Amino acid sequence: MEQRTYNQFCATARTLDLVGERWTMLLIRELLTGPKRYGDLQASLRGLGTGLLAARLKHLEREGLARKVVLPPPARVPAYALTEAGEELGPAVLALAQWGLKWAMDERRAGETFHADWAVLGMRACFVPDAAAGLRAVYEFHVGEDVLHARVDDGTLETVHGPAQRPDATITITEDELAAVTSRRQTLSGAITAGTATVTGDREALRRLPDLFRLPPQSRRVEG
Amino acid sequence: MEQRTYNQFCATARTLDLVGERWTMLLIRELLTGPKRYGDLQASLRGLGTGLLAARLKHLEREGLARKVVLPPPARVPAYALTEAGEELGPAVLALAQWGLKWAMDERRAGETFHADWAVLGMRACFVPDAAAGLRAVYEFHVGEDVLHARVDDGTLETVHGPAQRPDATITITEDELAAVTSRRQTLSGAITAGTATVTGDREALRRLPDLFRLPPQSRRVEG
DNA sequence: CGGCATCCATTTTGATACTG
DNA sequence: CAGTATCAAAATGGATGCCG
Repeated sequence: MEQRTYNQFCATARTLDLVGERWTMLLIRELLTGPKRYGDLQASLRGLGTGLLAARLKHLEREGLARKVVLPPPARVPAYALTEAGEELGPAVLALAQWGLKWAMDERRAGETFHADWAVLGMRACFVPDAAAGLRAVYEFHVGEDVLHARVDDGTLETVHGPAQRPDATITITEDELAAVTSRRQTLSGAITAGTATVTGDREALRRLPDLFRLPPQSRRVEG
Repeated sequence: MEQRTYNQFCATARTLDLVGERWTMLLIRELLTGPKRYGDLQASLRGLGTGLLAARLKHLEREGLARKVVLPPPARVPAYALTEAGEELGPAVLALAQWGLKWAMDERRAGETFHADWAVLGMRACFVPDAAAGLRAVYEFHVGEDVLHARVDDGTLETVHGPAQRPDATITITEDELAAVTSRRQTLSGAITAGTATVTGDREALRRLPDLFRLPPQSRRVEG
């Protein structure tokens, strides 16, 4: 079974030959927030059967976009991580996310799954470097079962799954409320004042948090 | 027959629900260099059957990403163009192209088709705004049968299919030679001095041309 | 738990013939 | 030209089952 290709000498088409198949980009999205175990990938991607997941992972390995790793002690369990080439697909995934935030994120629909990791990618997509000038802070987010953190350092942002070593501030919010923020039904500041999100830690870091991320104005796709 | 969806409340997944199917991104790539006729799309995308092309176009129309237009006189023929939402997928396509230029554009392979339009998209992908500071020039490219032009205006670049009204400079190059530049076997300057590309027009505009575009260093995808 | 193999019902696709 | 209609060949999804 040889691999399907567009057979075009074109950078876009060559890239899509590698990552354009169904689920592949979403697998990369998962790995962009840190290494993940086989089972966790399966759990995150409802509808992707175990057979196809294994095939996709093997494909990504063969093409040098991902690799199998062993998580550092004390975990020592196997997982998948992106290679350098895979990491560099980040901008492409973020560009898709940015477009989606503006043109496709209306109300959460019935049956749609949601994971905190995805919101974290969304944060990367609407991060405003200028608003983070001179700021150095680590935020830890608790969303349902999930913990993740964002490290801001003077115009740069790094968001990773898992807890931080020494967070400056901690934000706790429910999945539903975070989804509401993503679809603009709520703002982060609004959730905090409404009490549906609770924050602790460095006041200065928390004060600047809402400015760090700017969701694009929502637009409707119509005849243009 | 309802549309397949990832069923995820995630900007990336929502976007892929709309444009993640096979051929869709390539259709958008085609339209990013200007409106195209049904037959031209079919000719550019070898392997895409007429049935699927019609279905994809209808899908893009229904979702507000493309629309049917009538080309201005004296043409007056039907064609497809992007809507505002469709145009804004440009950054995502360019991000894919940028990645491909670095990680996937080795030698042109046997059987791969090639169109000047694609190289033009590649130009957008490696345009260096700083190198165009204070420059205002229109370049017209002749590649085989195709004609297209690039309008540079102080840090901005617009590349479109078709001839320019009043080009400052004209570059003529064969498809093969342009492909060689894309895969780094040749440089634009090299092709000019070698005589495989010929240029005419404003000397200053031509002098600055090679600096306007910087191909990223080619990398090999391996275990990282 | 991780991961591959198998079986089978549905969709998608690719290629071509056909029509206004 | 611009599309429809049709049919065969993949690809997908879902359910298990198995093995280290």
